[in-house]
Amino acid sequence: MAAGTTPGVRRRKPSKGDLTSQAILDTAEKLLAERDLTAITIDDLASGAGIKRSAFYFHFESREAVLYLLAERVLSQLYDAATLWTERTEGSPDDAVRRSIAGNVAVWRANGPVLRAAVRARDTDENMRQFWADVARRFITAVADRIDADRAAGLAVPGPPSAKSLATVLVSMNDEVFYHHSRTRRSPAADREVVDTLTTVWLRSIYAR
Amino acid sequence: MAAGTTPGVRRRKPSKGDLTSQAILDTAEKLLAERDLTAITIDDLASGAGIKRSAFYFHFESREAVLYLLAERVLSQLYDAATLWTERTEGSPDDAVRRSIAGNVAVWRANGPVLRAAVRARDTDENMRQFWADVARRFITAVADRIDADRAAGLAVPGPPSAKSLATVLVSMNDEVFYHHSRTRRSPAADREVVDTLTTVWLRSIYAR
DNA sequence: TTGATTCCGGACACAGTGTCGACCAGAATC
DNA sequence: GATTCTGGTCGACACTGTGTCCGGAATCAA
Repeated sequence: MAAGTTPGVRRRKPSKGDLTSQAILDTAEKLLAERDLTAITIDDLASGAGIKRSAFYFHFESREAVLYLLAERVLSQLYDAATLWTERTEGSPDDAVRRSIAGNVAVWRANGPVLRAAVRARDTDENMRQFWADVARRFITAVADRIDADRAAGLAVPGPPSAKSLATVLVSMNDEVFYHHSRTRRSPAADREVVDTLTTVWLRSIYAR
Repeated sequence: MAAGTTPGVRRRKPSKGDLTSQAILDTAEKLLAERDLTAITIDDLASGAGIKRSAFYFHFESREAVLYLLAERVLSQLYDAATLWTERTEGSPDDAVRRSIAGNVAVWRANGPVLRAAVRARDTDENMRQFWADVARRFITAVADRIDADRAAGLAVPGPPSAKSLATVLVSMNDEVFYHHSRTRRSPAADREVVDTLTTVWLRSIYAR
């Protein structure tokens, strides 16, 4: 997206510092496509942005901070995709679930390296841990609410298992499958099969379809 | 298990080196219970075993090599648990699936730190990657075979999705759930709920139960 | 133009890794 | 009992990467 195109918003032209910060972000995204975050040194990031290593610390306090910014942007897209189902107001669940899952697969395809790095950083970085815990919580409660609503409406089979518990394992399944699938060679056929399979499991588990 | 108790097997008494190797293994297992593998230095392992850092390299070539040995032992237990279902010969699937899942939860409970570290090391260590790819492949084909057999017998609902694809997502779900669940505070009630929920999803997905 | 920020680089101290050769104790051999 | 041999250990070294501190250059606002 080009800068300054949003109508009615006057923004100062990016300062030199903004430019290098962005250059660092770009370098990080590029390098993440080829290797793990832990295998990327501060110097890789700095020299990729045309500055010395010590100057990096003026812009970010760690590699993880860079990743954090990168990940935040992608995450809103994930929410949007999920919302297709959790906030559905009409129509059968089937298509909504499928579209929501397909949307997630698309986002993972487009941003695999960043998302995978962010997931892995969970294990070493406390902020990232919190970040994902939050994400998971939001997803799970949204799904659980949806299940409860559909159970109340007689659409979904009643518990046990509790909506929360069911939501937890289904969301976990998706996360893991998306993660691994995003590492495989691009293939529309494979994408379709993954979406089909996950959709089937969701529908059978929630609606006994 | 105490050494030298197996009847009829004469084994040389452990040499000094065997003892230190074992001490390193023990130290690693102990430390993994409190922090990540990457946060454990070679010196931590060495001094925990009562030797200097440089002597560590006589026994192992890396931290990962230590973990590798630790993980291999635990893995056979995982296989045993899974076998309860995949090689079932009689009776209804329900109990077999449940027992198999419960067995896995138990193994993860008992060896969480080692298993989690081994999973995480997948991202940085090529051997570990291969190791888990192998494990996953074996699990998935075993499950897929079972599904195919039950479909042929008219017990399971026919595809699509293909048995392999279905097996992949279900095994992924279990892995992810086991991983996270093993980090939570021990609780028989929570264990039961996880087992129940996973069992439900498996049975509904495969048998439309 | 000047003064204040903003941004950058050189230098330092430090932590961890991996390797090398010297060495030492105890078992095996003469 | 003296010897060799081998398994195991250690100290020292070179190297990579991190984080900080401070002086100074570039940039921007007035």
